[in-house]
Formats: sequence, C-alpha cells, structure tokens
Amino acid sequence: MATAKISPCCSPVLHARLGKDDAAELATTFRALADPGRLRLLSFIAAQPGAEACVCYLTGPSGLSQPTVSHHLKVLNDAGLLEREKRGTWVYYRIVPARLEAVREALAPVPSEKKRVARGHER
Amino acid sequence: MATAKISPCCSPVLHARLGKDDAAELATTFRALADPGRLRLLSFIAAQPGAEACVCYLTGPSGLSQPTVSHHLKVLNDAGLLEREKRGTWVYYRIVPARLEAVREALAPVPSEKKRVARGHER
DNA sequence: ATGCAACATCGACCGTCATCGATAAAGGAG
DNA sequence: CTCCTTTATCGATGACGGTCGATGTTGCAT
Repeated sequence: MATAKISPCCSPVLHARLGKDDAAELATTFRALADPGRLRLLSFIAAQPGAEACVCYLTGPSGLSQPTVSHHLKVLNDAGLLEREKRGTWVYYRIVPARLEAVREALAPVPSEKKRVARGHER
Repeated sequence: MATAKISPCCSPVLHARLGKDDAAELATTFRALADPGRLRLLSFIAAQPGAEACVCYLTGPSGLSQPTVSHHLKVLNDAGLLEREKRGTWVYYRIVPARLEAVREALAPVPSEKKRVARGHER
C-alpha cells in the first residue's frame, strides 16, 4: 500500500461541505477515539519506547479484561491508528503517527484567505 | 507563550499516560465528533459567512428532521464546539475555533523524544 | 387577545457498542 | 507428543445513543 502522504482518510471538516460518505468515514475514525479505554491504551503505547507495546503490557495498567483490551486494539487497528506486528508468541501494537496527523488535519482551520493571497494568479 | 493558551479542555494523548478522568473527558469531546450528521452540520456552519448559521438553514441540507438537528446542535454546544446565540425568533450557532484547535492539540505528536531521553533517569 | 413560525424537549423505538467469561487458535518449552 | 502462555473470537447482556412524531415554549405579527 502506498503509505507515504498524510493519508486518504479524512476530508477536512471546515473547508467545504461534507458529503454523506465523507462524513461517515470521518465519523468512524472519531468513533475509534471516542472511548476512554482506547484513549488510555493509545497513551500507554505512546509512552513506551518506539511508541509500541506488547498486549501483555497493556492489560494490567488499563484495568480492563484481556478480551476487552484485544477488542479495543482491534478497533484502533481497523481505524488505522495502530499497526499490528506479531513477534513469536507476542503481539506488538505500534502507533501510526501519520494517521493521527491526518485526523488533526481534518480539524484544521479554513485555508481560505491565505491561499488566495499565495496564489495571486487571479484577477 | 502561544502554546499553553489553547484551552482547559484536553489532555494530550501522546505526551503522557492518561488518567481515567482525563480520558473520559477527552472521549466525550471525540464522541461529539463521532457522528456523520454532526460532522456535516459543522461543515455546513463553517461554510457560512462568519462561520455561523441559523438552525432553519441547517434542517434542509442535512436531510434530518428538525428535532434531530436540534439534538445534534445541543450535543455540539455542550461539547463547546458551537456557541449559541438567540436573535429574535431565530437561533444562530457559531463555530468555536479555539475548541477545535484544542482537540487538534490533544492529538499533537510527543513534545520531543530526545528531550525525554536526554533527561536521563526517570521511570 | 389569536395565530403563526422557529426551536427545544419529551417519549419511545431500535440499532450499536462496551464489557466480560468461556473457549478457540497459535506458538514456545520440555 | 503434552502442557502452558499469549492473543483472538464467540456469545450474552446491559447500557448508551440516533432518530422521529408529538408536544411544549418562545417571540413576532396582526
């Protein structure tokens, strides 16, 4: 998959009127972030060296059962916010910074005035 | 100090381990953004001059019933993403850019990996 | 006063989701 | 092979949330 650039994920909210499908896609991403347990898991993983963590490291601190943690990690993985890597018996989840950045971009202020000035080609 | 100005809203996800309270608060904000209808309403309002819109302007384009639109606007208002102003018979909702910016900040990358390492002994 | 328009609230229905125990699947270690 | 550990999946349950019709509330006009 052509990883690279910020991602094909999110149409910006404030730049133009969102279509139903764009809105649905963006909402899915936000829904993945709309749970306290998942946000804590993200922060726990981010706090680890390399921004990656083994599942067995997460069940304790989160205070959630192992099935629940596994479920949340799957949701975050499906949303593209985490990537999964199996190493022997253990599974490591790693934060995907580009995806987080894409979500931030979706909330970016309107580009309007600056862009028109920068262009400067119309009259 | 342009950095710490933003808002009292959101503890950053990637900077440190989130406590349960911080996570719950942040999750509430994301939950407000986790619905296609609300995202579209935000974009519709943002597209209007002054980033504000009358409710009567929103019911049509959104394709939602008036009670549903009213409900969504209340959720966004409670989340601090919209502010409400009554003008005569009409009610105008306006986007709160600072709040959007605060959400973006909550997803900002870690301050600096090297700074943390350079500090040496912490746990 | 009456009538009308804009918005909010209420009540109910129904789908979605978070949670956990039980169980399955995959991979070492002996 | 058997046993144990790690993680994922299944199934059930309880709670939350989006939706809309009906109704209430507010404000303007006549």
